[in-house]
Amino acid sequence: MLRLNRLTDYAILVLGALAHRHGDVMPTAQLAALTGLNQPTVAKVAKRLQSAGLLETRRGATGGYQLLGRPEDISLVHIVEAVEGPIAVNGCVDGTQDPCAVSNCCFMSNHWNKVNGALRSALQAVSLADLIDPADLFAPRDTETHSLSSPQLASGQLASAN
Amino acid sequence: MLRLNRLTDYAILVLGALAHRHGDVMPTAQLAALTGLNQPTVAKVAKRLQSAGLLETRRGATGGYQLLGRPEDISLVHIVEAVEGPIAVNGCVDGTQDPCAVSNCCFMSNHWNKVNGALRSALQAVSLADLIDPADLFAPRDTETHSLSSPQLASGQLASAN
DNA sequence: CTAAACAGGACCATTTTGGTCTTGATTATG
DNA sequence: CATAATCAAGACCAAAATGGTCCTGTTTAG
Repeated sequence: MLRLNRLTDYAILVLGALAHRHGDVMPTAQLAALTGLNQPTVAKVAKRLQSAGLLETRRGATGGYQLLGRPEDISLVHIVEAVEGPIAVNGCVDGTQDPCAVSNCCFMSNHWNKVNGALRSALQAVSLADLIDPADLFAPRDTETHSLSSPQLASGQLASAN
Repeated sequence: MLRLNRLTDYAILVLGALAHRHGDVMPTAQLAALTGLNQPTVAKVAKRLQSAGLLETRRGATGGYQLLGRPEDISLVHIVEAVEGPIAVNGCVDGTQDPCAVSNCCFMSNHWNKVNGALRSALQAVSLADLIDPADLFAPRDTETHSLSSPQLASGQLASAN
């Protein structure tokens, strides 16, 4: 149904947690606690974000992940492609793996490229900073009067998560 | 990976075959022959297109399907939504089934609606006529009589079809 | 009446996705 | 140096989605 993966939602939560305390190195256990995800799931997502260059990693004791770049500079395209791979609505789009059998001469491919490009720019127009705008989301729990009391439910499809 | 269903590709083929001889009532068997798809698959796709109002149906002997409306007026959004249901990149988008657990107060939902809307307009901008008419693709060239000579290879992911 | 055709599902195999686990390498700290 | 904490890499399995087929009706032209 043209849906994003659930892992992409998780990635946004993880990035949001890291962005909230920018510069901090956080281990996956801490990220799991902040996001409400399980630690192995956080690890899986963080690894993909790291190999895409969105996170920096430090191994060993006191290691963890750290946000690389400012939230305003990280667009949804980066996140989606980091987690899900190249964006391609079908095999007719240039540069996809498992391409259309006749992609080199497929007479629809320029239209699919157009559709795909429009989708990419739509994702490009939204930054991580936009998404996590209510910055007090990951604030300490003691001030519970406002804000969402369950940050792990902040993103898309977490109703049935874990 | 944010992909369209393969059935959507099939739908484009079926619609293309019907558009090619506009006004004709074609049974699924004939459509199957024209598109290279199997007859049950054509039937499945055609039924969805019919309930979405893109096709007209006539039952009984000499029955079949008929294109409803001009190819220029049928946009990709219609086709995709007919086959795959409402477009929703995730559960935070308004009007999706299986909605985000906190969709009514999800602070990201307006951003997701924006992304979703951009995607929809990208699909809206492409019509069936665009997709099945190679003329504009090879616009500078002389006007050959373009028929869908190999329609079963015209769309995206048919390399491994059937 | 009969044959051709759609209607509306049910059904199952395959693929994709989500989530967990295991083993090994790295590093701060005492 | 020993230890514990941490990431790296990938295997693995369960659940869900998808693709494709089939079955039992109903409709209709001839």
